[in-house]
Amino acid sequence: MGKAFASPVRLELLDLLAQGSRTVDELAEASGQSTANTSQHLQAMYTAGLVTREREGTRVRYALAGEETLRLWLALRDVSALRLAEVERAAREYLGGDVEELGREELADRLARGDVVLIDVRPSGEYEAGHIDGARSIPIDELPQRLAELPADQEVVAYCRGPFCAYAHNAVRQLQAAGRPARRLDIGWPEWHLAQKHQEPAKPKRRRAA
Amino acid sequence: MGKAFASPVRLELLDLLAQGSRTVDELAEASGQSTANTSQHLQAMYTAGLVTREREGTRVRYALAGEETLRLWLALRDVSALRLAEVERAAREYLGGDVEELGREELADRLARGDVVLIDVRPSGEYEAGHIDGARSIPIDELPQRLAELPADQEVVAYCRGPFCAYAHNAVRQLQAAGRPARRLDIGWPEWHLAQKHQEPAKPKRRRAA
DNA sequence: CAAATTATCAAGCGATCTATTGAATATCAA
DNA sequence: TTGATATTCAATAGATCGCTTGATAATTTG
Repeated sequence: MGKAFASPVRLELLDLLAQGSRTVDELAEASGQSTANTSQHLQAMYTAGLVTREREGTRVRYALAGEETLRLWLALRDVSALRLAEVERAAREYLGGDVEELGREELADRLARGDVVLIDVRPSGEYEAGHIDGARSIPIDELPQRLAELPADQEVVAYCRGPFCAYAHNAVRQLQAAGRPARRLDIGWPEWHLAQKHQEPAKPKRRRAA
Repeated sequence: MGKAFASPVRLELLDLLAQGSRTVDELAEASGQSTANTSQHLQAMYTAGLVTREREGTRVRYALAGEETLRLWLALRDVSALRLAEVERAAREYLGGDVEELGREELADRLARGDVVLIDVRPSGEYEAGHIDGARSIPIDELPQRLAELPADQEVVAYCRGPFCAYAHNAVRQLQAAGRPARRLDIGWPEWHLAQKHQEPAKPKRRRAA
């Protein structure tokens, strides 16, 4: 399993899978690798127990193997950023200057009060695979054309794949350039998802009448 | 950092360091590797940010780089055991049959009530580097000769390096063979240490009068 | 059944990793 | 300074890894 974390390509695949399951083709496309190479790496991760796979007709869909695996990947990523100055530095440079942020709990409060507009600026496929309750999907590419959709009287909060993804940063900059108050959620969908799961574990599925 | 986890030798070194800091020589001895090889692996982990080092006269002492690093290593170990049947199987075979256990909370209660004898069966150096409050050190090698030290009217609890370390299993078997009630703590010193740290974070160092 | 699509397999070459060996360096003690 | 100890460095050979290429297998569609 340790070896599975030893290749940049595999880490990129893991990071993509953190947003939701994908087929080999989609992963190859998204990571810029050949199909064969992608398949090989996925198989390596499969035998390492990091991902699961399942046939869907002519394609094969891979997914992270459970919540612990996602947690492990995020932990590796965060400890790296914490202990390796060069990772921190690279992240800063890639993301550009800081942008106003808010945390998970504050967002939860604001959502409960309903006085915020939450937008998910990831590609729409990732939104469909799972998103924060109450968010609307506006992929970063479409944001310029869709500014008008956003009510002018509320603050806008944008989120994306995670703290090292540039989408939300870009979105906030665009929104602010357009004169709108906007902030960025300091975590992404996977982190939110994990946190919610653990916060309300006492919510058993209620069985509906048949 | 991912690559640092990709070598069995490095994982063994990490596991040793989880018990406390060590010099290159001690690690080479304990892992059965040459000094040069051990040094190289340690340097790899150093540049990966997993360990810190500090000179002590003619020797160099390495240690895990912070609590997050320990947590990450334990997480990798546990997820491996969880997702890879062969790891589980190997562990079972290595440890032999099950032995009666108790958990962290139960031990904490019993310690508070004072009706249990807790023994640390790791090598004495590891005990000195850090141990559970209230434990006495009886390295597994010395247990046969020192059975008489243990009061006969209390249950004995043994712990060691962790859930994949055989010392505590052996100790419990020896004790039970000698007709004494005994159980094994289901975690080791590193896990206990982390758990305690997080449980009572509201205990600031009180400054003593000079 | 044939064609098309998606994924896996197999072979090969260059790059990287691992452990060994022997030399070099740093620190301490005499 | 010299000698002893502990660690690191440098070079090397063998093993493993990573990506490419082209063929093969599994499934769906016509």
